[in-house]
Amino acid sequence: MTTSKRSAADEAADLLRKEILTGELPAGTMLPGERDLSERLGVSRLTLRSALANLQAQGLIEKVHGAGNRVLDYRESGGIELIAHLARLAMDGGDMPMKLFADLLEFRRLIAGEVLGLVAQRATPDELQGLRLHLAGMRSVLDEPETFMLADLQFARLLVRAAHNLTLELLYNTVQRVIMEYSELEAAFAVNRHATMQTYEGLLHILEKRDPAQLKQLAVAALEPLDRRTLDRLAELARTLDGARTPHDDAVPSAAATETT
Amino acid sequence: MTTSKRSAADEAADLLRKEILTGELPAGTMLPGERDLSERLGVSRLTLRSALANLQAQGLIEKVHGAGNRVLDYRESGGIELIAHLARLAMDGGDMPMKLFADLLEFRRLIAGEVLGLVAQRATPDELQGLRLHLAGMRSVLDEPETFMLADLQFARLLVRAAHNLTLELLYNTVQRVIMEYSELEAAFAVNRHATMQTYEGLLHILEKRDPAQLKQLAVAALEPLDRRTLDRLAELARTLDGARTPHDDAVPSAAATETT
DNA sequence: CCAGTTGAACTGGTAATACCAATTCGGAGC
DNA sequence: GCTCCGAATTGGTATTACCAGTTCAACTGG
Repeated sequence: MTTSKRSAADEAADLLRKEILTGELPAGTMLPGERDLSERLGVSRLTLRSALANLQAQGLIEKVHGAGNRVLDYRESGGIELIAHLARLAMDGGDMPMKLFADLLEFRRLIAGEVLGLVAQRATPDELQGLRLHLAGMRSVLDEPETFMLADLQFARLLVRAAHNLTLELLYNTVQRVIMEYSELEAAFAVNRHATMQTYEGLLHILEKRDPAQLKQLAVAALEPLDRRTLDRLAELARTLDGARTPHDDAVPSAAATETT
Repeated sequence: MTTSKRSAADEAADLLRKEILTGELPAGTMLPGERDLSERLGVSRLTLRSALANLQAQGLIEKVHGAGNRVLDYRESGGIELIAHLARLAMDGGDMPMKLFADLLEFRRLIAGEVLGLVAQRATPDELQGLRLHLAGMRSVLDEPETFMLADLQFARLLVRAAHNLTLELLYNTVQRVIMEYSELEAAFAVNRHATMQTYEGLLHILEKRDPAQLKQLAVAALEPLDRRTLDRLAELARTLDGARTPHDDAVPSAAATETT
């Protein structure tokens, strides 16, 4: 859609990444030479190299000129982008990685708390006003799921920007890409819109008091039920997918799981 | 050193990245075709493509098959890995990006607070014992800068791992790579070792009380002076580099800035 | 017999070329 | 004026050849 996914290089990278993350290629393993490996995977050496560069960028392998490609321990050197791939693998493998999602949501919650604390300290009146206006806009598109979701992301971005910390802003980009990379997850993360609106409006209300210390607690407390709901939805999605995979009875259409009403 | 830096592809990527981050290639710009561009940069199209893949992975450009490569707004789509490059560019440009470093340290401090909070909740007795032992080991190598630094990083890893959140663990990998990518920064971040030891021992002491709420405040408070010292050191390093660049008077040897005693 | 050196046979890195696939855009035809 | 089609341009892939480090075993000199 947005980007031209599913290139040969991407597929090769996915395949190798899978074998690394599942442990079929344990850390320390030396991969076959690029010439051999490219032949086995049925792609040109060039394409294979593109895939390997991808894995290297994610901290999964280490390229040593003259020696070969060594598999690394992703827990020690893997970048945060791997979260999406780990989730994907676990889902394809049959079991929903609830612990993984719980970690991710917890992470988001903690970061959100810190971000809100900074916003309370540093947001300019203009920025606060912008947040208010944006929330009003969101309320007006409550019955348009796609539009609302975009507005939701934009609200988060405005918040992060109001924290005046470039590191946090870039981190937000990274995490957002992780979530949006797979449409299934994206859908699962889009929970009840009315609840989202109420949560945000509550946050903004607290925010305007400009009490960072209290805010962090309240923010985390406010986001907690939202995360809980997301986890429930993911569990539900897991049952649906499981039903679709082993159709012992009439599985509900997968569309039902992505319904966000 | 560890990896085979300074490949043609990396240099091409650096050059383009620089032009993007400095605004010479504003967001929305369509890059010249790969054939043209590769010729201008004096590398083969293949190498150029490798560089472009790199930039794409960092969220700096968007590849559209049949159309071209579009420059994106790094503040909206750039990944957190860019921090290192931004810092590097600003330093090369002559002025030390103190705001950037301040952001990064603030970020680290906030994350550290959250991590410690989780550790206080979830660390097993074994993990706490491991932390104690590791600190003892660190104290025994206080007069070996390189060894101490490695042990320092390992201590941080043990902490993150004891938080039992894979997302945080992977994020730690990402951030660590950012810092280690440039040896100058690495040296600057290695501050006074005795102060580090004291801070860590204080943290562990607090940690064993297992009071998450109180811990976060104390942790941040404990790290704050450490960060302040790091900023001072960076400012010092900035003056040194500046002096070296425009030698209006006898600049102190750069070794003085990287001295970690 | 051992230590040291050298060089072939790996490895990854780069280049040049040709062709396929997707997009764009202008002109032919309606 | 609109639609549609095809040439031109773009990125994607494959093939081939060669360069540059690394390894390791055979060879040489002691």
